[in-house]
Amino acid sequence: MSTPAKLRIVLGEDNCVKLTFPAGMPDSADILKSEIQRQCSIDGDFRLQYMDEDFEQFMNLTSMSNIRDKSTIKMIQQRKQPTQSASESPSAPFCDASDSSADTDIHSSSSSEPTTSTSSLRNQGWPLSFPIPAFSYEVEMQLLTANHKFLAEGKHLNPCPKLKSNILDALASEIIRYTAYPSSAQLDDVAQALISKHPSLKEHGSVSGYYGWKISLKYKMGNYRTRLRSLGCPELTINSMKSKQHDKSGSHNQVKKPKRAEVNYFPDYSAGEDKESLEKERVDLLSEVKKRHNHQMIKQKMEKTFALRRHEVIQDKPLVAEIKSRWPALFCEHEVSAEFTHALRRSRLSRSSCLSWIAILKRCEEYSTRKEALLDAK
DNA sequence: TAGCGTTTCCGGTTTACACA
DNA sequence: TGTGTAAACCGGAAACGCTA
Repeated sequence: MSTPAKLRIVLGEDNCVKLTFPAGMPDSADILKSEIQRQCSIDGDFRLQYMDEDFEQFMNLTSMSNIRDKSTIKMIQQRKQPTQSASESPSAPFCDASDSSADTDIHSSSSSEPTTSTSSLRNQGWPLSFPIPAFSYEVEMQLLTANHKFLAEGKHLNPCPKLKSNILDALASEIIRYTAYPSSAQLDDVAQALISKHPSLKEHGSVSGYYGWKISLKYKMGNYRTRLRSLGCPELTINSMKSKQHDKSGSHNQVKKPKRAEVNYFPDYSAGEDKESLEKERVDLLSEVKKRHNHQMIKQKMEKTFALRRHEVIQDKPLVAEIKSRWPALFCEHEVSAEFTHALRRSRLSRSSCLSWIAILKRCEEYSTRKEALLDAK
């Protein structure tokens, strides 16, 4: 009788399960796949990757000899293919079914078509496995040759500046779909995915094999942000020094990326949302706010529409009265507390300090209301 | 909670290269 | 040879993380 086997299945970020196979490890990758599909109730097509012990990276699973009991398997859901298949695309002549650009991790947002809104071009969560895009025909051709050479002779490719520039450009365009400010770990992901897909690009003399790519990507994203800023990308323009010159308060170095609860915080719309859908939520909120004991629903909708409010406040600079009429829920006690707590936490104050400040604000509001009433009476 | 070292971001500058 | 473009680099300030 076979020994029972266990596998750790990574379904997405912060989402993994343990699967047990009482009759032992499945005989083939296909059987394993259908078993995962059955036990995890997965819809749609997906492929599997295993953690390779030599490279300490996830590799495509083609044979059961790659895994053993207690191995970690990652599930990559296949994205719907566009109308024009990768193989038909003139710019991607060497794409095959395993092309990661056609994949998305299960936790990534849906494959909704991009709209003309700038925010909706960048509405996806960071993928667990970064999809390296298909490069131009000539770049793919050079990489294909170099990869063959690398596999046959172990010879690394030393990309010429033009080739490197093309690669960085394509990667920057892909990164910007997820974030304009990739973290160090995210740049690691991209560089790692790059040398994983194109092993000939692995660097000599660096421990990870991609450190130089990571640094180049960092520079590239900085320059790319400058370029997008000059093209009028709202988030980047808001954060730039030029838009802050009006206050004439300081040197040109007094710039930073604003965080939540700070004046110029300018978040993107969340995945799958755009201005129209959030405006609809706002209208719903107007009726929800009239209902009694409805804090939970209001809180949920206010959180959902946060980005829309920030866009309105920063871009349109409305009067307080306008904000009050469009967002009455913002002025109810629970929401004031929530927003104010965010603001005070940015100042690194303790919870008790936050609560004290909220109490003071409430007193101020009461005083203000009484004063208005007195003035009305007069 | 303060202090200190590190990281990140910005605009500007330098450098290298392609092209007319 | 001049010009344009992109990569790489710089200095300064804010943010962040760690530690005592």
